[in-house]
Amino acid sequence: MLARRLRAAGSLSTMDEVMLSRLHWDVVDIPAKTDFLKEGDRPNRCCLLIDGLIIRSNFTQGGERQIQSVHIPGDMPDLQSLHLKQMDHYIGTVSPCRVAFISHDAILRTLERSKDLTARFWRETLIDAALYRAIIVRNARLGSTERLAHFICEMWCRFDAVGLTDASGFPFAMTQEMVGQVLGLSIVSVNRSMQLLRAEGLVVWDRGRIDILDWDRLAGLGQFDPTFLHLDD
Amino acid sequence: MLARRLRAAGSLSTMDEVMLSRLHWDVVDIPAKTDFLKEGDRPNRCCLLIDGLIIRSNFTQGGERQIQSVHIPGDMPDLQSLHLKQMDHYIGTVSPCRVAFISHDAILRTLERSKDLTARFWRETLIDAALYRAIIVRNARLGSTERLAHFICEMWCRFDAVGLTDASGFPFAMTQEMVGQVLGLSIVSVNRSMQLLRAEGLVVWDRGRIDILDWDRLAGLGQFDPTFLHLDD
DNA sequence: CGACCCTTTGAAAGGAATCAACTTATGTGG
DNA sequence: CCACATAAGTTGATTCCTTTCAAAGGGTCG
Repeated sequence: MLARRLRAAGSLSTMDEVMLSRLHWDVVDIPAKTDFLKEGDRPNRCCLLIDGLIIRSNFTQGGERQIQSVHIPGDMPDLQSLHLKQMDHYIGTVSPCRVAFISHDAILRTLERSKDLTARFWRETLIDAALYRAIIVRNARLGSTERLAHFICEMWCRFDAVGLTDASGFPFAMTQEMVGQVLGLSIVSVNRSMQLLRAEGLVVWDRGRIDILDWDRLAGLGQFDPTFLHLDD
Repeated sequence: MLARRLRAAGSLSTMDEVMLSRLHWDVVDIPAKTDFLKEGDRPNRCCLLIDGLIIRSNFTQGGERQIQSVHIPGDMPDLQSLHLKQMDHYIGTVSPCRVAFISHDAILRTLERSKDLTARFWRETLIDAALYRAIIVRNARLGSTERLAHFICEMWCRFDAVGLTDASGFPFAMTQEMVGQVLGLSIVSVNRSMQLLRAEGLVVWDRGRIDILDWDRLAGLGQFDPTFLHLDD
């Protein structure tokens, strides 16, 4: 899973493949809606999401949650903890998740022996940052329906990049309330925007699954340009 | 300048200091309001800001600018280009800037010889990402005046961390319109929020200089917690 | 002095939030 | 298998904050 993801930036050397395959992973199942990393924590390991959805979020003093990123299988949502010791946010599951943990020490020992692997792990964190930048623009400058369209396009592309889409759709376990916490919108706005997209024949979102009916118009509406995903440079 | 910044995460070894001091920098002056890196560019060098203010921004299809980050002396605003080949945003000056360029090759050759320096450069990009995350929460969940207060607190802390503050304030060359492009607000809202902060006796912003009169109340209003800056882990 | 840029002000319009139901799924136990 | 409880989605009415529009001050610099 990890090797497949890292190969998105070009093939790995045989030695790097071997080193990755020898890493000791601790596979754990985590129930839905569980924050397993909290603000202030100082973890000594990272996780690789194998199955499920994970969100990164923070709270205002009033207790409102803002989701900063949504992670899909193949992502390492807390890779930044390798060099930023203290967590400044929460990491939690949306749906029941299978997660593989690996110690910081093991990663660091492996990276010491391959500058190419170091570059690829570093690059993964840089792509995370590119997604944040796109989110800042989307949430500040697009209207509610455009934001939702953009978000759905992003999710499609990322699911597609790891082979988790079928002909027209992908599984998507978030609620409308959570999507509101991603986009900085109320649940009512998300609902109405979704109805617009549905009425226009662009998207169907039903029972944990999104199907895209008209990619071109959806991407046009959301001003979606996949460059920021850096799926291939 | 760079060494000072990197030392924020602990002292450097003598060998690392020597390697840094031997890097060849190309020092250039860039006039105000100039985007010297554009979306789609594939730069082969990075820059270190020595003096002035630099912004990272993107545009909607309607031509509205959203500023994603503000960079102050000591920052390397385009360090991500080391491993993300294609620019997905613009980098430009606010005020006249002095910038030192260094080739990717030179950085990579240096980092190959020091895993500690690699970690510190990597960490710089991770802190950038932490700032983006804080911006996502701030711009989505805080009201206009709170956003402005939070932004001013962030700027103060970062200027202070590189020794560019005096007793109560720091130089700040942005216009209200630009701050609006940072916070996702209209210039009118920025102006009115600023008047509120001024009337409350929290901040004075006049002629390219910000002075903070009441840090505690300002930070309280902006729900500002400097943890996300990772100034010391 | 005048042009230009930036700040400030007032009034009106608009989009999203909020509030408060109601409806539809999902799930549990009797 | 149905009764009930709970979670998620839907709807309408109202309120509020921010934007937009338009114009007037204020500084700075050639």
